[in-house]
Amino acid sequence: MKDAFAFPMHSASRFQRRVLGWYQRNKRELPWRDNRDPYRIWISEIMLQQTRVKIVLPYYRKFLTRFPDLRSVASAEENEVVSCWSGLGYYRRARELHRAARQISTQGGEFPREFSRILELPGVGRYTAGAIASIAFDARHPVVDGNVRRLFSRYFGKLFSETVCWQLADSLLPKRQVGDYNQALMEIGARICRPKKPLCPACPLVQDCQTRGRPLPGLQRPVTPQAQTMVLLALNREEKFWLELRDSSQRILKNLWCFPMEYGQVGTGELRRRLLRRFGLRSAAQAGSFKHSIMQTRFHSSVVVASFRGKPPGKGVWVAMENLNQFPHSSIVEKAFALLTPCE
DNA sequence: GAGCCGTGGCT
DNA sequence: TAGCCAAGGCT
Repeated sequence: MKDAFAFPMHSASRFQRRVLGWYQRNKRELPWRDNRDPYRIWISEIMLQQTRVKIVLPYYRKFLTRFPDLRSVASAEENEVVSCWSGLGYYRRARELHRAARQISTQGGEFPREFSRILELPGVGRYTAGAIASIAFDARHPVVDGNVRRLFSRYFGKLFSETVCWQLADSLLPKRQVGDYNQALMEIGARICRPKKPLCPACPLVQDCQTRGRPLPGLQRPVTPQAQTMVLLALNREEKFWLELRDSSQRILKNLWCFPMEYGQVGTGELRRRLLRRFGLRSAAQAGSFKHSIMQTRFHSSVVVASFRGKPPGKGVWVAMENLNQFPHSSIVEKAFALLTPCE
């Protein structure tokens, strides 16, 4: 069975030539492709985990302006790093990035060059280590991400296990230009061999592709969306609003600042009553509502506002809109704040 | 190994 | 419009 993935040399090199040729003609200009600074490539790879290039770009620029090098991240507080990440999602990435920066700085401050040492960094798995090693240091390591897995599956007309994908990627790896080749494979996957309606006529690999646009059963992952209700309470005191730090026992948005919040599979009225009880309030005004999805849950969120005097129970701070960026928060908070500010 | 963690552009 | 799904890693 193993032999099924040992390619004749000529077809492997043809595959590589086509991939690299396409890349040469079509590669996008991206800020992390300006040079081979491992720090810049590392940041890009962490941000790009489960996140599209288009979304990452503004965050990447902002992050590099605020934290231009490894040392600036290591010397910053975790909160500053996570604040800069607010809105990007998967906030653990930011915390682990900060931990990794400190880890590197205690080990001399030089970004590790060895694959195995890169792999030891928090938040860096096999994919990310391979990406950094190959792109920044031209080390001969493959990458397998969602794009590569989909491209391989279609190209060979078969759904491969994770393990086989890595073997495949390894056996197809060129001797040189490994970083370009890895990026090329992913970019072809993202832009040509995309999940739906692949652009086969534009694909450099279509000639030997086993499916050529024909659907491959089982390629899509099953999802079971679920709807829930959410209510956010905006306590108001002198142009400021009360934000709580969600503790680490929370399921979602842990260690982030948020309006007092209740959610579940119950009605808005019940959630609102719970919130009012918590703060000893008799009533609150409806400020508006919005939709927000976290993972496979669609939240129908409404915001209620009430003025408050004195100190609310629990741990929190009064925050003015213009200081929100000092507190790591989800985009839920942004959406809620937008409802509280009269538009002009 | 499966479940879990955010978000919003795209179709 | 609304669902789909992304340059994964950790537990």
